[in-house]
Amino acid sequence: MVPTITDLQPFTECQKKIRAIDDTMDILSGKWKVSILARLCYNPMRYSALLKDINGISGKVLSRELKELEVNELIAREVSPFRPPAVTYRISEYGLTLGALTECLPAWGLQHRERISRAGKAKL
Amino acid sequence: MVPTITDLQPFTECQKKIRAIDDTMDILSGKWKVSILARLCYNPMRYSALLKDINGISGKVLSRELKELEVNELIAREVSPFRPPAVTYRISEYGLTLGALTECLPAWGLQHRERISRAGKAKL
DNA sequence: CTGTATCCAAATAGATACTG
DNA sequence: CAGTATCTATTTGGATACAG
Repeated sequence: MVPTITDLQPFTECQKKIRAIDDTMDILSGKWKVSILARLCYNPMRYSALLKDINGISGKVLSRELKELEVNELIAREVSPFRPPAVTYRISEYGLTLGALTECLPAWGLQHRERISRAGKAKL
Repeated sequence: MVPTITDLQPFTECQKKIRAIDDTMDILSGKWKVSILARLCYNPMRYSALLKDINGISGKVLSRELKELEVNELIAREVSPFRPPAVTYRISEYGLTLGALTECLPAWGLQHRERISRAGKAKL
């Protein structure tokens, strides 16, 4: 059911929800963050591997987004002390709490892609 | 458990997931889209109400994001034929299928805000 | 290998004025 | 009221070179 004007719910509840959504989106803001997280959910990756794997990202942007994810403790950065240096990024325990998101985002995307291809209406 | 290098899963599964995530993020890309959708989940709103309610958005950006959401059939636009014109935006049936997302985004944001305030580590 | 610094190009956003 | 057009300011991104 699509809500009507009369379905209006308490303002404060909506406001709290909006703020919480903004909090989440702030942390995930950046074109590639969710994509990086999803990859790291599968397995740890080196900087160079991410750079090669993520189509279209530049080194500058990759290192910035990785740093932001690390500051928020969603991923962990591990440096090997040998030469040449090897840096591995892996999802953190806390990053795994985003699991519900990294499940429902692709779930919706899949059904949307099917819907589009059935309808042939929009470009994807 | 944080995965280790040895937990590597089949490449194709990961790739499919990444693509599906990108599909979803493409449609939700734009600083305010999720916020707009969440509001409309509560009740339909007029253009001017959204403009006043969403802190920091400009008219140009609002109308563009609304148009993109409409093209993807996530919201519906309703024009009253009277003067002065009144345009109401409401969530569509299809937009409601994003419900899982508009639930888990704020859920994570809430617990994150609590975590931050406990730790006092990062700024929110 | 893993970044950072610099420079420049492109995309995005805000303000204002204006139209139907 | 609900936008659009235009201009300008700011942000963002890529490429290259270079450092540790």
